[in-house]
Amino acid sequence: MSRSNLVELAKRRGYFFQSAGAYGGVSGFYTYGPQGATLKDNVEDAWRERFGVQEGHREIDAPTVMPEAVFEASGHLDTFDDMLVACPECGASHRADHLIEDNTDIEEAESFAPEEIADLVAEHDIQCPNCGTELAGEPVEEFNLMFETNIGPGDASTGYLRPETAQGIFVEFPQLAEYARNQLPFGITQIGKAYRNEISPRNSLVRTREFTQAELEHFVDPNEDEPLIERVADVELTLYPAEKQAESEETEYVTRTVREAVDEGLVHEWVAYYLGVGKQWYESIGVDMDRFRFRQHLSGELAHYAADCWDAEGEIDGDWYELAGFAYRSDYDLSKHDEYSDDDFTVFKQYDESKVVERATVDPDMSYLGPEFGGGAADVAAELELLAERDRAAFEDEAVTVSVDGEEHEIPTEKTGFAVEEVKETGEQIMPHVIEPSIGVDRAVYTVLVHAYSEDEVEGEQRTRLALDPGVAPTFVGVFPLMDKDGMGELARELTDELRAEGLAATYDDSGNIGRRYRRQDEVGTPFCVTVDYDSLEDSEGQRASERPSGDEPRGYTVTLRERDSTEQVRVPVDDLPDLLADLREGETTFSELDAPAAEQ
RNA sequence: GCGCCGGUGGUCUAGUGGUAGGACAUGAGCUUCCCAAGCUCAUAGCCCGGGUUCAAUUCCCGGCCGGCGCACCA
Repeated sequence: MSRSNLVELAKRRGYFFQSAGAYGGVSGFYTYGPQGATLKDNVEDAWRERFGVQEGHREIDAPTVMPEAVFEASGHLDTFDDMLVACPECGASHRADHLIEDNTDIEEAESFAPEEIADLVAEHDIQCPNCGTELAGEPVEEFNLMFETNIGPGDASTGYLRPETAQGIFVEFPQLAEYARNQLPFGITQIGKAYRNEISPRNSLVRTREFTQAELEHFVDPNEDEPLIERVADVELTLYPAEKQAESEETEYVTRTVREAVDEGLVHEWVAYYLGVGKQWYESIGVDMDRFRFRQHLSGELAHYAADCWDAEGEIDGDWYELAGFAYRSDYDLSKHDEYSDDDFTVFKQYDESKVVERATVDPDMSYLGPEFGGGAADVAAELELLAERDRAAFEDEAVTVSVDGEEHEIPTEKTGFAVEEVKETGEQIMPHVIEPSIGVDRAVYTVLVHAYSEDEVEGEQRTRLALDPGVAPTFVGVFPLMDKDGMGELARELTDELRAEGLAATYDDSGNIGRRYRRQDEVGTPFCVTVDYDSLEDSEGQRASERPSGDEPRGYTVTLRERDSTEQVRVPVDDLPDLLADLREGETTFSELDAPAAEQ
């Protein structure tokens, strides 16, 4: 298929289009139209159902703006400041700090200011790696991928738009653990916007500057908790392991069930579990499984915190795009926030049986230390405590030596209150590990649209069709009168209201001939259409609008039900319609299973 | 951010130094009309700014936006 055809259809039919077109548009920002917004909602609801409800995880909704300190802890402030220098000759952009590191013995060049980097470029006669032009004198520009803002008036308090929803979960961990009654494992999900000031947004919905993430942070005890593999054990995964990517030009996949992938040690068990869940979910919303795979990150590609990471990828026009990342983040984020903040990011885990352990303790005689060391007494006491834990033997002599700020002090052992005691330990503080399935909602929506799009031929006529899954299609049923006359329009409008009252997304259309209306709905992806025709009219003959049954009373007439993908029709009693359609939407029945006789034209 | 190409109704597109034509779509009406039929009428457009010129949608410069390639993608 051609991507531009889909983009054109998306704009015309209200799926998505570039924002602020009246002012020339902004790169990397899109507005979902009425169809698209509903499709996106449906995809998100399906995600909630699968990753939240079915897994027993709970959802939160954190702010999109967070104070600077959060991103200092998470590491985003450092890693988001890229220093770029452009070659005046060939136009290539390079990471200036990397050039310094590659051409000098300076390490961690990232920690220098841009001006210093520019000076270093000049000092070391660094040239463009692409064409060899001297880069001395070229400006070094800092490019931060986070959107910065001020919190409150003035610029005293810097905030950033979150570059991932995950930090909103990590930073609230102490409160969330409390909610979970401090019991591991537990999972927290969040669906929300994230922002990255991308250098070059591309490919419509694929790389934007504002996008929606659906993330799950599953907190587990790394030593004890295991996934319930049997729930997804038989799900077949198309895997593209790192070694296969490295070893040959040919793309070679490994097909394994979740169970096999774990048993063979191919995929970390927790990651494998969510690959299984992820595959089921992508399939359920209509992603083509022949154009879907899981690719393992190469070792150089792995984020510093990740022990293992697999991306879900979808194929569009021959290219593979990242749809989701399934990462084992270990305790990286929690330990960072534990370190940077005042709160405790651990969970107390009680032992099955409490242990009695020997512990060396001190109880320093402060009436001695105080006069002896003045203001430094507290530091000396703290140092004694550390020493006792580290080295009991140090307390065997008459005096103990500790060093505070490089200065050595000698304290009589009898003044330290050193003792070895038996202490009962009932449990320990555990820093949970995190498994993170992180789904790009917009990319999922886009992939669903691309994979659903087709141009077929029906009876010699070209037909554009969006074969959206009934479970996510934004408009579920179109209701038409064969013609808007002789009362058919009235019946159809009443029927539309009734279907809506049943919670079905129904649209009414009487414009143009019937064939045109079918094609219109094919193009927007409406899976079913209902037509009120002369037979319907005949069935309800003699009943004036005021005399016709209303509410729960049977109406008694029949209509045709037409399926988008096959263009087949069946005749069904109108009173059965709401239940029938609901079953079709939930996938509890299929159109071909309907045994009503086919309507003849 | 760099390079190449491009920007005309909602969509696709023709064309021009003297402000524009088509197709599809849309709306109203006619046609007893089950898979984009026909007829009539209607709505609607030259990305923005500057320059050259009597006159710019058209030529020049810059910007914005898009496509592709490079770089970037914690």
